[in-house]
Amino acid sequence: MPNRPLTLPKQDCVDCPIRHKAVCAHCEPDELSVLEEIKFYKGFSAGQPIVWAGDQMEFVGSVVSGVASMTQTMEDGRRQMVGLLLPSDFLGRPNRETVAYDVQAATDVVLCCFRRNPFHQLITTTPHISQRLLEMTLDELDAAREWMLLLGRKTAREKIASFLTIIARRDASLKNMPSLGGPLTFDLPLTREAMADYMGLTIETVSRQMTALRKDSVIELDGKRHIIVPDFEALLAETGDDDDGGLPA
Amino acid sequence: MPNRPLTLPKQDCVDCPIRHKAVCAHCEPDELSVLEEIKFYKGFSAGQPIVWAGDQMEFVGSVVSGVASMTQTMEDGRRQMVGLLLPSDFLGRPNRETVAYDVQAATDVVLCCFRRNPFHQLITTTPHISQRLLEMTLDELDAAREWMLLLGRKTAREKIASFLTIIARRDASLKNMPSLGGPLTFDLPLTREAMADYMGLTIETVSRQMTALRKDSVIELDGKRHIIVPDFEALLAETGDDDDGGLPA
DNA sequence: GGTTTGGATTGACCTAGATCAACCCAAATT
DNA sequence: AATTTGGGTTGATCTAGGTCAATCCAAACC
Repeated sequence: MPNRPLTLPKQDCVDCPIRHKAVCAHCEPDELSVLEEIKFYKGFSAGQPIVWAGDQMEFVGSVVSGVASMTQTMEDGRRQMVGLLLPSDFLGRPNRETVAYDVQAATDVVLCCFRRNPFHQLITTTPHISQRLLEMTLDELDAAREWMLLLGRKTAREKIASFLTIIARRDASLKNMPSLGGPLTFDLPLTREAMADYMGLTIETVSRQMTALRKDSVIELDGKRHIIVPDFEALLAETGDDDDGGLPA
Repeated sequence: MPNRPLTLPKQDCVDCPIRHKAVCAHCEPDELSVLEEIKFYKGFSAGQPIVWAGDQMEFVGSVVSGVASMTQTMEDGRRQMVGLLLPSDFLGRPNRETVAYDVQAATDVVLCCFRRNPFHQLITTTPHISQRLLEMTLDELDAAREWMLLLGRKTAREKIASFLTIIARRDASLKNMPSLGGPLTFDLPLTREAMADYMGLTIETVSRQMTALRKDSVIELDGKRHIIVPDFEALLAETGDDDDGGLPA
């Protein structure tokens, strides 16, 4: 696993997951600058594994740029994605040695990491950070529950539409485009296979429903990855959610 | 919602969710006895709603006895359970005013509650508690991820078998029966409908798969709710999980 | 410039689980 | 004792999405 040399362009500074300046390369350390001493960056290229389920994981960290997926695989090969890590999302459990799921870079990924033990130490002495982590974990739990509704009760078309709105929302918030309503454009960070694993579908069904949405003019496709949504409200109407549904984030 | 008068028998003391003696009726308060002043109990009878999505929720708390479910409902009535609250599970977000899901008592339920604002106050000043809550929330997230695999990739039979092992495990840990291997007996805390909402199935499919498991001697049914598992390993083999899978708890 | 290669699409067909409908059964009601 | 009532079961049929197989297509590689 050859980690690339890493230069972090300024615009890649994201809102720090623990809401602390010291986690970003270009921010000045403040009273918790001890973090600087246990911080390092890791780069992964698209497709590369980040950790395997059962591995020791000697760091925790947050996604600075790129997208990673957490998946669970059954003995016969059936796979289900159980986490999608986008910029500002946190990876790892401070006080657990091994990791429970396979984590893989979906696109090129940059992680801002902290050595696990000192970070855990820090948590126990800094209420600020454990409260922030609790907040983030609760948000993740809410997202997981939306996801469960998608997996358990939505049709294939609704699943695709919901997935697209989730990506669109996160993409927009990354670009600081607060209000979504009109036309809108973004890139899919996942292959059709990864999308299928996200939604509990096959790649064929994903493909068919994508073309169906295209034929019904809900979306336009430019290549395989670039999506144009002429009317976000129209896409929302396909999700099966009541209007304001989904994650606020 | 007529809350019953509440007398809490001693054996119903469960391991406190925040690992703090003051949450149990029969335990002595300790250095954090301030909790006693904001603590109260609530009882709900089977079927009764505890909170509706969107309601103000002025308390947080943990399940002392009984089972409650969290569900999400789509406009057309499709329902998905997204949380199953068993004894020792925690309910509510300290710093969120409204609740995001319908919570309903599946059996008679006793909650040990704390007024939300003072409890939140306490968290911000007591790292002990927020760390414990973080731990619990992370466990809940792991459970949600197992659940996502069940919803997205398992067959109806595997779903039923997995659900039964989850209930069996929790029931056994409640009775302090550490090692599961041989025969085993427990009651289902849910109706067939609630089971269907748990697994993203219809009640008919749940019913059919239960009788299929019975005909294949994986389980025995005594009435509709009482389950006898002659060989727990045989049930595990039906879940699709690799041997040690599922939640450790 | 031809050829791998790997993701993506499309078509034909099949099946697990949904749907619709009848019936069961035990506990509560009168 | 008859009768609701509500959860549960069982059967017949239907269909959304899976499976299998062929083809497409653009980027990477000789």
